[in-house]
Amino acid sequence: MSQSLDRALTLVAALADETKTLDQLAEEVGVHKSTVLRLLRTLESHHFVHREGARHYRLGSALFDLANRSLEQRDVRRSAEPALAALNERTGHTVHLASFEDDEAVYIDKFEGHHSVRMYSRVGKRARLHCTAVGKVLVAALPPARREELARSLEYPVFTAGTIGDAEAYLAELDRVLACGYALDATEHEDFIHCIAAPVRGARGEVLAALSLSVPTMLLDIDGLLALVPDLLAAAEEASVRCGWSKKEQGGTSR
Amino acid sequence: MSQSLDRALTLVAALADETKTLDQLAEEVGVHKSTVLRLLRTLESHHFVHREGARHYRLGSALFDLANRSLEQRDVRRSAEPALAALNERTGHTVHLASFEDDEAVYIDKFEGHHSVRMYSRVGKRARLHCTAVGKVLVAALPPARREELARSLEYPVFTAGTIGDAEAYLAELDRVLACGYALDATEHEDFIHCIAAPVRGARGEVLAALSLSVPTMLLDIDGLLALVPDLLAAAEEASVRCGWSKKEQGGTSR
DNA sequence: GGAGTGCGTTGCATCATGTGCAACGCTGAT
DNA sequence: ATCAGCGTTGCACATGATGCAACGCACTCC
Repeated sequence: MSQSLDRALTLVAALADETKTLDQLAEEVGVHKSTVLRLLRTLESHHFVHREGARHYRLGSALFDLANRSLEQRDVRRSAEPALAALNERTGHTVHLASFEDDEAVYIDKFEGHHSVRMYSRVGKRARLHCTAVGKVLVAALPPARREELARSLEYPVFTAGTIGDAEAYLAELDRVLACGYALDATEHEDFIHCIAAPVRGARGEVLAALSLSVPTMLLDIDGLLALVPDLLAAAEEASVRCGWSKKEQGGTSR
Repeated sequence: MSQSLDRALTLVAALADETKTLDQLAEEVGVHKSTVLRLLRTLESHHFVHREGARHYRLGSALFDLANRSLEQRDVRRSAEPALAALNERTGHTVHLASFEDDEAVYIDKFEGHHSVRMYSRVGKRARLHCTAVGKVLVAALPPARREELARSLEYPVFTAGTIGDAEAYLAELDRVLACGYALDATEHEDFIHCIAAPVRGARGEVLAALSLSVPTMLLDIDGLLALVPDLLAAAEEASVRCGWSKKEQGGTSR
């Protein structure tokens, strides 16, 4: 809608991967370099980009500042944090908190596992919906109509032998998730990692986020992972309580 | 330089603290609401802001994504991480890594202390130059002329009884920092926290960042804190080595 | 050491784009 | 049923963003 802003945001995105020069940016975005220069100057004045030496631009400190201020403002994150920390402490494995936004799952918090083999991820990263435990939990929580619509509109890239490849299988899996109260990703995204996830609920029982535990297969086989489900559910419940959820009633499947 | 972009970035900043409605934003930035709406739409299409319900906007996931991708791209941060983690593990106290950017110190990494009394800070937060240990280390590392010019242009708000209040005292303190190889913040910013910091150097001996240890006074008195200096320096050296620094020669004060 | 190359920077003329306005319509409250 | 609050749309205007071409600085290659 706004051309200059659109271009500026594209510039910022282009700088995310590595520092670039003015000419590189101009070519990449397809805009005259004098225009790029002016946009960069404005971005720079707001600390969105930072000039490094004479000819390289990188992202600036405003990004970290805004991102973290915004994360702090998220009630789910703040409320769930102690539960994540405790789960991480108790199990020693990587713990994630993810929320559903714009039809995508986004990691909003993370505690690193204590082992040297670590899963690659980061706060802000978007997670696939069809092959991650958090994705399944979040989509399963949608009203049936939305869930089905979304499932049919997804792409199903295959990453491992276990990856779910089509909407039918995915919808069946979601039913299983609802029935069990937790989701499993049995090396469906990466061969050497499997995860379990459970929903964090708010006052009205609605799902606010998904809490997950990610474990390298070389540390724990599938049975070992499933043995952690009670710990996971306890942590998710603790987080839910802190978000205003009250255990009682809440009849039926959900909603 | 670019009006619309400038306004858009101001909008984003306004959303950092709390979610707001269109009208609130329009008034706050002093722009017609239809204009704000268009800017927000563009921001939304890039996931910079996210619409919550019908009438509230919050910052979106692109911020987290960009911020973290950019942090990962910082070589100092990546290289120094193991040293920070080890120092945090060994001492149990809060460890920060800060870099100098646009005449400000910015926290680029943080490991929380293990105790329940914690210092308030976050990655992306900017630290005062005159009353924090990291600030002193980073300013002390500037070439003398720049250092003096900067010291004279600073404001010196007083936060505690120990806060340095003018440029002369600050410059003297910086000399002390250079001589000792580390900086001390003896409750100069907050009454109940004191910190020590040391420089992390790159291949040519230049200061890339400052590494600090922050401890509540109720846990450790000043002597206890100073007893940690060797640990701090060892960690800073380890981080420096990983950044390409080689210990030998490097005669004189610095440079 | 002088010409050449690469890249950031500037002033300017053009008109596309962003802007404010006023009217509309939805939602929720009285 | 009426009203108020707030987001949304279409439109006409001119402001501000754009591309161009020329400039200048730093660094390199012959």
